[in-house]
Amino acid sequence: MKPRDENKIAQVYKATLKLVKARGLAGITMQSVAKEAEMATGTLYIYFKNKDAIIFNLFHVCVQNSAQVFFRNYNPSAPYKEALHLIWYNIMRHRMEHFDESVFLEQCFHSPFIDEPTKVRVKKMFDPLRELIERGKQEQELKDMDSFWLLSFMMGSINEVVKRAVYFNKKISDEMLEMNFMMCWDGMKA
Amino acid sequence: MKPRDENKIAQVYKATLKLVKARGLAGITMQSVAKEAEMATGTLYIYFKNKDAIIFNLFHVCVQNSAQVFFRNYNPSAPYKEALHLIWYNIMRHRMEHFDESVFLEQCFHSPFIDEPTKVRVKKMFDPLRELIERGKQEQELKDMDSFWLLSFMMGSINEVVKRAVYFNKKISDEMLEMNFMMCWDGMKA
DNA sequence: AATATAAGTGAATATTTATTCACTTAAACA
DNA sequence: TGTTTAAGTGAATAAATATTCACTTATATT
Repeated sequence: MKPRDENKIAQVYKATLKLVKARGLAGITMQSVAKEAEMATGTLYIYFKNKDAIIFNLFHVCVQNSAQVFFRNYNPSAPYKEALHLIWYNIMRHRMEHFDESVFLEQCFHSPFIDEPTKVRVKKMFDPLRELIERGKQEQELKDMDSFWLLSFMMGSINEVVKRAVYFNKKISDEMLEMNFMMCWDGMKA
Repeated sequence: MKPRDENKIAQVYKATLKLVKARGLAGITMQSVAKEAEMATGTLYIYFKNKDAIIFNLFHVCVQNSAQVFFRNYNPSAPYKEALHLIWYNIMRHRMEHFDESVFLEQCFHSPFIDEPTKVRVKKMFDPLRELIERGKQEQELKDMDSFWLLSFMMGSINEVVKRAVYFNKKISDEMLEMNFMMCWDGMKA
């Protein structure tokens, strides 16, 4: 018997991300995914139950990926600013290098494909960052306000900077990356 | 002859915004828009050429609205921090009060409905804010870095804060609003 | 009040898109 | 090398959705 070409799943994901980035969730069809992934439409149904399954599975892969990357090399006993800088940097780099995944996730959150309980479960995966912010408040490194706003502020500045950098094809130098962290830090610090 | 019920256009827009906020651009159908707007599907075609036209026209209405609100009461000769605060506040409030419009615009930017030249033209409408940031750098009120990043930072922090506030149904008090501006300002100031 | 004209309707039709399936191809194993 | 089995194909079919149109309704004009 012929074995499964497990690489096909990756091809489908890659194609889907590319298409969603270019035309949004509203713009993808099974035909276009199959074509982009260089296989027949029927083949999609060997590896995935249906269209929803492609999106649902890819969604979880992307969530998993980012949650993993965010906390890479994270040392909780490092000095506060350093610890926050590492996570900030991890998030920033991940968003830059996998911009298509960010776009896809954002679109999923406003789509009929991902249900409410799933969204809530996903938010929980990023709790460690929430805890780090709590610690910052306790150590009086950060402004004394609900962590909720501090976290939103931090994520917002990262997301938008990446989004605009990609759309306008702006190169961001290491120096400029540091300046961006400084804006974020100055905004959050006590 | 029977005159046009010009209110119908507003009903259609309202219905579309509501549906896109709830289920994303990928989730709307002419049937669902008609039902939500309480009219027959055929009626949609009296007021709009087709589905694309609904989205395209609504897109321009939303862009127009926000560009107008952003600079309401703006006095260019006011002290710098005050001027920036006003615009920051206008944007924040507009996003809060018309969150559905923000979601719709964001989705349009990643969809096959809005073409590239249109996107570029829209960005231009927000040039006055870009100019205010330039002024801030000249007056050495703001950090000395490409305005591009300062603007992205400012918009990002607003967008994400609003997004999360709405999703998590967080009430934001006037005091907390000021704290949020302070984060933004501390991040941007020299 | 009668007429004309365009709005409004929603079932019928056209179009697009998802999914299936009869068939072909390729690898594993005897 | 032949047989078996599942992958792979893409045209055919089903399902969902956009659009039209023959008809009804409302109102402005005479």
